[in-house]
Amino acid sequence: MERAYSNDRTVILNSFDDRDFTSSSVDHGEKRVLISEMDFFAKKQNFDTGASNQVEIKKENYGQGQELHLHINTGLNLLTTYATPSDKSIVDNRGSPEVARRTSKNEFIVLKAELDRMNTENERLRAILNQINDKYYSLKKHIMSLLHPQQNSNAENKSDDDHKMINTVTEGGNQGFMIPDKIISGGQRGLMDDKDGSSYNQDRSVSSQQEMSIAYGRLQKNSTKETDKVENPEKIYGEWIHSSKGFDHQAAEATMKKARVSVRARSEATMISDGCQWRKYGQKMAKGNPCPRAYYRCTMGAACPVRKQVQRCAQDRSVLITTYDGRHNHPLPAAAVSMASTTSAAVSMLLSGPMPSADGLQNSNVMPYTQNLATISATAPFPTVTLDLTNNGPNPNSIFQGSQAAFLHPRFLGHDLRMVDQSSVGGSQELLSAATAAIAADPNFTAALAAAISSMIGNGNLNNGVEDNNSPKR
DNA sequence: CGTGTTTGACCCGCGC
DNA sequence: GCGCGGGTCAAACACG
Repeated sequence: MERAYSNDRTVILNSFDDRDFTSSSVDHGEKRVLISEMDFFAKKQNFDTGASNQVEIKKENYGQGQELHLHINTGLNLLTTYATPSDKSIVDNRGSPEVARRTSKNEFIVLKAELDRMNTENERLRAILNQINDKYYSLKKHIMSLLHPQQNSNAENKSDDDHKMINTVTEGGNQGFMIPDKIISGGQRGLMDDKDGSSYNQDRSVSSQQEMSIAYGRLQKNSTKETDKVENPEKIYGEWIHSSKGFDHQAAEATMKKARVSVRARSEATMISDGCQWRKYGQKMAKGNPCPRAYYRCTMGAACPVRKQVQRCAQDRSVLITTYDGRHNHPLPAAAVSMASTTSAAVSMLLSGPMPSADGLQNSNVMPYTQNLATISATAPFPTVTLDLTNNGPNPNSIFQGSQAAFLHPRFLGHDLRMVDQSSVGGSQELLSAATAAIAADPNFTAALAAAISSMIGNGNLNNGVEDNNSPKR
């Protein structure tokens, strides 16, 4: 029920009601008009003949150079100020039931136009997703051709499975992070564990080529896991790892195990909540930054080795940098799980998109949506996935930025993303958009995302509850 | 009294 | 070997 006040008269419009006519109440003594429904489209009514009877609804089509113009003759003198009781206006035609009916139809037209607009936007997002998917596919093939030319044919077959990755991205398990197995290595299978106890500290010299191989290893391993259906995926992974040329297996496995996730997000709070419980165990002044660095450890599980560092950016103190390290050895709280589950698509984009460069792994134009969102650095002591969610990324004019307004549509912000997540193909586009929107809109969400990525990168025992052997040295 | 924070001391790796 | 910087420990402290 929508109530519109106009000077000394009250008009009550009953929206979304398609009945022909119900009732009208007119109190002439108080000059109060109560009309349940109005039909602005009654053909017999001939209201004021001014040009203001026409309402133009102009619909932008998100940069595609298309506009939808809807010319709706409301029969209303909408542009005329209703100042005196003697003025002609719609309420003066209170004797007509056609007025109320036209109101409903008018709103129906508007809603239909909105629906059309949403459908168009949906198509646009679908096209973008397909484009991303194709580019991912091409990128993976390119990597395979560079690193594994002798198995191109097999790899190509396997990559077909990965090509379906985005469309099946939401078909993960229902426990822990719902991360696409085909993208994220390890999972509950423990593939990333260095069984011989080797640690990253034994060899930190990981070249970009090795990083590239690592990235390829993730892709290849996951493809292998999915397609071969073997009982011992670790063996498959090992076979592939050891078949690579010039590959530092020890360093690669250790690197994957020790990778970190860093999140840059604007927040005035001392720490962004991510669903986990943290206990502060130290604080230090880091070199080159006047702001102290706080150290936290996860207290949700007994002897959980996960640490995180929180520090404000020296250049922009409104930016909070949170770095996650380690893997949880316990089930994650529902809050973190539910949030992280919605980030599957975004995570897949982040971790499947980067290409190596001279000074690290930087997103290329292959993944335009993540250009200013994620950076993977191999120059740091630990390879670190950095999510820059401050809108100050390296490419402020990226498509992601341009689409951000669209993604921040209320229907996404208020969406139950878990419901979207449970639909596989049909919900992928919306999931993608919704996850992106949530990431862009909510710093807390980003922390959950970071936790998810952190767990995925370093976690070989994500869901099996087995305590890892990567406990602190002391 | 239990839990979390603070803070100086200590450990360790790395570069010179 | 020494100094530096990052990371962690643990006793003291604060708080509900």
